[in-house]
Amino acid sequence: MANIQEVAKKAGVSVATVSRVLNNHSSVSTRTRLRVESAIKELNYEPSMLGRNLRNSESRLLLVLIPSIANPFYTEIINGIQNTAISHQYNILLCETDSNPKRENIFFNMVKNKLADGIISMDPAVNKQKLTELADNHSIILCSEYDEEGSIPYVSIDSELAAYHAVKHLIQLGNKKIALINSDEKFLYARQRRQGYERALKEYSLPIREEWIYHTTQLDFQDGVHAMRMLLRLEEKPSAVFAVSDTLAIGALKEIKAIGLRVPHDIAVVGFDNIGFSNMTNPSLTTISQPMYKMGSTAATMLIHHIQNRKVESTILDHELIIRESTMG
Amino acid sequence: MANIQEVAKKAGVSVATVSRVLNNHSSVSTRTRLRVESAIKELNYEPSMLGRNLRNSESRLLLVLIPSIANPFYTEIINGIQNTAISHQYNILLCETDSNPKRENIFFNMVKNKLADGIISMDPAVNKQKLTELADNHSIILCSEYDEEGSIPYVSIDSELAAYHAVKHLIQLGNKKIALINSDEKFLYARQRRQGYERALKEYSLPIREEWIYHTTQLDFQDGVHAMRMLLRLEEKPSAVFAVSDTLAIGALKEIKAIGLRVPHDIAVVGFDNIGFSNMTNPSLTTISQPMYKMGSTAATMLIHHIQNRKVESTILDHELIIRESTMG
DNA sequence: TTGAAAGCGCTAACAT
DNA sequence: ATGTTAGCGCTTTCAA
Repeated sequence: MANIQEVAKKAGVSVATVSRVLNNHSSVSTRTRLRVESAIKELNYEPSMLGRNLRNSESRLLLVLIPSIANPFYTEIINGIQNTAISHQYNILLCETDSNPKRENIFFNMVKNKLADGIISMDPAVNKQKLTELADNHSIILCSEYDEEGSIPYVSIDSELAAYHAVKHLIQLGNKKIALINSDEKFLYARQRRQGYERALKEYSLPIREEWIYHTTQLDFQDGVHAMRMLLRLEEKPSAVFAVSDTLAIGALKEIKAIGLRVPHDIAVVGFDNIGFSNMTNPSLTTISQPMYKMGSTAATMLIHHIQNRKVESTILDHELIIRESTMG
Repeated sequence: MANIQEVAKKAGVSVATVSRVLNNHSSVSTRTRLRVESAIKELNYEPSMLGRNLRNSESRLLLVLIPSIANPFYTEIINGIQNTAISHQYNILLCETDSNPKRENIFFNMVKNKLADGIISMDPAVNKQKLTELADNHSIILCSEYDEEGSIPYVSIDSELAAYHAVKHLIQLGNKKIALINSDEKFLYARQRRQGYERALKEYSLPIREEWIYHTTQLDFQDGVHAMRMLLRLEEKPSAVFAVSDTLAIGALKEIKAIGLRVPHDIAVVGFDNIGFSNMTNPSLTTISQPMYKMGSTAATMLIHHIQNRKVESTILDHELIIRESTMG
């Protein structure tokens, strides 16, 4: 790869002039500009981002941290981030952390080292302390999962209210024995969704029974299958299930079928996220729809504003209950 | 962020010595090393990748190009890439191209500019010419989709044979009217899978009917739904369907159910990829399993070898037919 | 064992 | 309108 020196030499100008042409400075004469441009073409020259970044302390690269690309929930969010970033001449790089602190650290370093200009974190298991430290001097936005007391700006939904709506829907259909398939309550969203679940039950004077609350370690289909299997082994079986993720709900659906029960006739199921697949299951899945695209584009806008030292405010977006066959057969 | 100068000053040594400590040179005395190390700790110093890369022409970053993260097919491949990369002290960055040449170009530039050390491309729509040019001076590996005549090393499966196996399975179950839901035949894998489909039909003297071959533009569930709808409107309906992607097959399943037919009783369905979902559908999906993890880890190993100027050879891995309820109810 | 200094590719302040 | 040059943070050669 040719460098700026060679271009300058070939065009018979200084490197400064080449740089000016590269950056569209108005002070270059047309004649010179043309000469430089043709030299660039001839040498097939492309400026080095490395040199440029080192000089400018800017990379126009944004990092997006996700725990795992296996969860389709992130797909549409990333779409929103990507389109917004591109419209502002930024590019995004997806970083799968597997919720592994070591791996996270590498991406944090990329920002510290000016290899990227900012981070949108969607990893609920992210090391909050390290992230907060980093946020002191760098641009960080949390998306979906956030920290209530923390100082880092976020965009999310009202998980408590959404869960309340989901469970209320089940109650209004006549269900009195409603189970919860939750994930680990070390995550804020899990705690909030449980609160919403409990609020709805209390409001209708239904008992909260610990045995009807199952915690999974992950969000894979298999975790849903297993959770449902456990719930169905109880002496007093629930007549409805609210799962905090569509992937879990789909696993639950599978297991209910597997032992010969019918959805929603025997057991009604509500999920959370409205992933694409939730409409492909049989029966199709009632679920809470998060405004994923909007969440992504909002997060990206916030991050870019933050990089530009503009003020950003945390945002809570609206959710929606999507009623399908798994509750209204 | 402190830089190497400040560390040198604080430790009372030269920047060269700090650099030596950073890079574990043996020529530093223990006394000095300790002094430098404590200065590093005190200042919370971390070396700048930018400066280092500029000097070393190495980033230890690998780019993975995928058309869209929405297709779960890539999930397990990426897992394989990631684990292998990490075990060699490389990190990967996922780049979603949306099969958009402009976006691709940005990632190509990252490699040209030494911001990344190599690329694994899984985008079937990638600009082959540009990629081949880039491969002249840089490390590129193709994964899954490849170029038969091209010079770029690849890892893939034998799509023609896999499709042949899938269709043969349907024939052996007694099906005589077998439809194909294919994607755009500008992609090599689509052409190969069609060839396998035709070979199986010919072998059993079954007619190849153009109206039973449907081409989709994308690989979303909805494309499968639509394809199936079209096939079911034919006067002479197929009794079995082979879809070249599980996402398409799952959409087809949905549509077959929607008009009240049963799988596999009325119509049998075979997919391709063995994505996680394929075991969660009702009925579960018979499909061709690609060794996705292995494919990913092989691609990563090949890329790293290429970066190290070792010889790499293209590889074809084995597939497997996974028989489930959608053909053996 | 350590230090001084050049240089990776670029931009911008200053000079002309 | 254009050129000269310092310097971004680091590694490595050469010298001591």
